[in-house]
Amino acid sequence: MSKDIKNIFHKQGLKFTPQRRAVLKVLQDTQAYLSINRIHTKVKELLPGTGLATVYRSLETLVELELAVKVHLEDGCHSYTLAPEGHRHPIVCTDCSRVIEYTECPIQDISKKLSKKTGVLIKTHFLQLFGKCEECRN
Amino acid sequence: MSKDIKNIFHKQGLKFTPQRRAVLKVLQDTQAYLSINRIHTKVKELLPGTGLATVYRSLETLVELELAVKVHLEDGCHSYTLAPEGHRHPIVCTDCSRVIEYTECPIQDISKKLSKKTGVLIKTHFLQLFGKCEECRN
DNA sequence: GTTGGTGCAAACGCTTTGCATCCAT
DNA sequence: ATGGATGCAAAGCGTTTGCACCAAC
Repeated sequence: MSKDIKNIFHKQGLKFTPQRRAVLKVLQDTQAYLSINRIHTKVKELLPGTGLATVYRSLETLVELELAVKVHLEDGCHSYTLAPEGHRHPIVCTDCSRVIEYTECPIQDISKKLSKKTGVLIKTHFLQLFGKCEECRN
Repeated sequence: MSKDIKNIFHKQGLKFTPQRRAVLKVLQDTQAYLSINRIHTKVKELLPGTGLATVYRSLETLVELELAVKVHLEDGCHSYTLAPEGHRHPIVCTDCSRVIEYTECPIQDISKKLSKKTGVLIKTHFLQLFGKCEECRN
């Protein structure tokens, strides 16, 4: 499993460094979108001394390798999370930032209809849902 | 019509200045999402000497008055467009940045079902569609 | 006349880059 | 051993802010 990921790096001529490993582990251990600074803080717990620039560069690499995705949250901050498998949409809890991935895509069903109606050939879409998760609802 | 908009400003104790008028006119005259810089360029054509900071401040005001909306395009740039009437979703042409507003919301139909399935009480959502419009398709 | 708005420049915060050093391969 | 990766500090860029002046009301 970790071997597989190692290979993904090596196939691209990239090194599987402790820093990149730490960034990936932080994303894997969290069910939420994390800002760069929160990622940096958590990475430093695993690997003290890691620089902020390295976190930026590691995240960029992870996105290129399609191991992570970058998104814009409502407030405009850039955040990252593990790349979902297949086509999914995130449901973000507005209180705790937890993310629940939603796999049934309602857009695919309607995109042909939409193309006919609007004249635009729909190619991609960006859908995020926001709400309160069970724990935060009380 | 321009009177109505003037009143929206005055009700909030805000002035309807030439600069704000110009920013609004630029948005009204364009069927696309515009970056701050493009807005600034176009505003200066109407009103030379207008500062960039004023464009920022005007756009912020227009968003507060719900006359404009701010969005993130795919590349992460902040862009603005006239506020749509009611609940709509934009379909952005990836070639020419033209925007077609789509009024039927497919999310509302499924949000109750979604809440039951995921345990998250869906409150808002963000949906943007991307594709090629008729003119850019050839 | 009063009060909010503008223009300019400086400040700010997030992100990227240059470079010497380091280390995974 | 060697080329990619890191850490640091400086630079870059979009955005915000402070302040004196100006203009809408």
